Amino acid sequence: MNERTAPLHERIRAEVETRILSGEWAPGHRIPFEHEFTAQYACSRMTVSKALSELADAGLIERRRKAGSFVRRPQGQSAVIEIHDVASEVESLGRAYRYTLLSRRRRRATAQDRERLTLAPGATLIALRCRHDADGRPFCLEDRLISLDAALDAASESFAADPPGAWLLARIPWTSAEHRIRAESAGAAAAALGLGPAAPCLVVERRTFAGETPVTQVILTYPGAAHELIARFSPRRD
Amino acid sequence: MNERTAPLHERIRAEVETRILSGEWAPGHRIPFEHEFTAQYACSRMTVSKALSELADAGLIERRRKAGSFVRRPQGQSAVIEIHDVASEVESLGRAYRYTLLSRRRRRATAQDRERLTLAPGATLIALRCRHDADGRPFCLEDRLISLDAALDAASESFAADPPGAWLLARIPWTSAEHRIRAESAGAAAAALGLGPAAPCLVVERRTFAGETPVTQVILTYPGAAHELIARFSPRRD
DNA sequence: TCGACTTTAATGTATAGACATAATCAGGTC
DNA sequence: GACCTGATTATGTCTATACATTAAAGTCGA
Repeated sequence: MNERTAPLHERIRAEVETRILSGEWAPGHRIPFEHEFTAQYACSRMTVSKALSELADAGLIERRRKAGSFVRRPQGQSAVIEIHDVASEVESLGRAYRYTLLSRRRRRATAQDRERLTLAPGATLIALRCRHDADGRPFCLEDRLISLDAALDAASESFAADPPGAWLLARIPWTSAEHRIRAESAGAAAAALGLGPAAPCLVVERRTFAGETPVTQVILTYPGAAHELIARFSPRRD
Repeated sequence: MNERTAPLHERIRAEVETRILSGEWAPGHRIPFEHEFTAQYACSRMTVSKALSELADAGLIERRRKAGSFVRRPQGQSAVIEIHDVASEVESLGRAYRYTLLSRRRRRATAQDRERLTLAPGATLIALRCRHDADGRPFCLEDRLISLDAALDAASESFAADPPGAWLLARIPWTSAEHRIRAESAGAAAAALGLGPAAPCLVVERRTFAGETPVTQVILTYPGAAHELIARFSPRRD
């Protein structure tokens, strides 16, 4: 922004970046050597090195000893998609949030449950079904399994007033999760969402693990017209 | 890996990271000051500073002048979703890929185009419509705009044989993109995809930028039954 | 011509010191 | 209490220098 007060390494980085993004320095092009920049900007090599290292971290250039630094050709894409819990999602849209527990059952895992959560036979779990409303209209239907092996406290929690997502997130440490995102007809969820059975829905399925141990699996069904997942991303360095 | 040959700043970074990820230094915890690390590792402040700056860039810690450096709390969940180009997506499913160009037009940006790609009035662009088939059946419908300001070479490219996604990716450097993922009825895309007009579709809309300059916008429509986006992720702070 | 060796040039890591910047803290004043 | 003020101090930036590492380029001999 302010070219006068910005740190020098930042200015160098920005100017090189501009040349690359404008196409002036095309992929494969060898950009000037560090010592050429030190002459141009009348600064030390450390400062230039910092600027170029930042560009290398960002994946815009590749640095090769003895050979120089080269503009990288854009590589594969990968996106960072932010998935907040439903309550804050609704509130950040400036709409009134309401939570309703539709059913809560404790049971031994059925074969179908075990497939959904990769559980051992005989494990016990809590199965929840609840609805999230925005401004009094259905926003999302949640269908969740919680493994009692991983989250024992869930057995004594009614989940009548507060949604299970935030409760789990705050209590159970987890290390990895897997998402599947797809489009489906409302089908069986139609009634609960106030839709026709053919209405398109965005379905987000998430399995969460603590190490190797499955913790919870949730299927979130959003009316297609009402919801969009937004992801921002930049090229990834390898 | 090799603790004996790894650079010192790298070792410091790794050891601090381990303490944070193991929970030994919980979110909010103030990690030692730089001068304490310099004493512990018997190295200069620049080296410690480099290690901690890397952690700050990665979002694991937050550095505050005068106050010190603090472990950040995980902000929200964010998933890394890998979005390959359609051809390799189909091939990695072990299915035969085929590409068909349905239409190609060069025109001045209409009001609607400008909204899709945040273009200046009067800009020229290429509008493409094409279909990707897997095993002879429609897999995805692609509707793309390419700004000629950002990708001049696109004017002389027919895109008759090869899909524009990979072509652009290999040629035009980009710094950020924005995705919107939603469910829609097939509607106008029904005929091209061989579906009924009410069939649910997964729609991925992507806008790609080089700095502030819009490069391309693409709307990919997948038959809901045929496609799923998969994302794996770990807790991230940011 | 081909391989093995040496030179050389560019980046990578690190140091010790300097000054800038900004946020906190302790006083003092109204 | 609320509001300035200045001292303190950790981080931010930068310099000048040194040596390590590595891979391209040159050299030489079989």
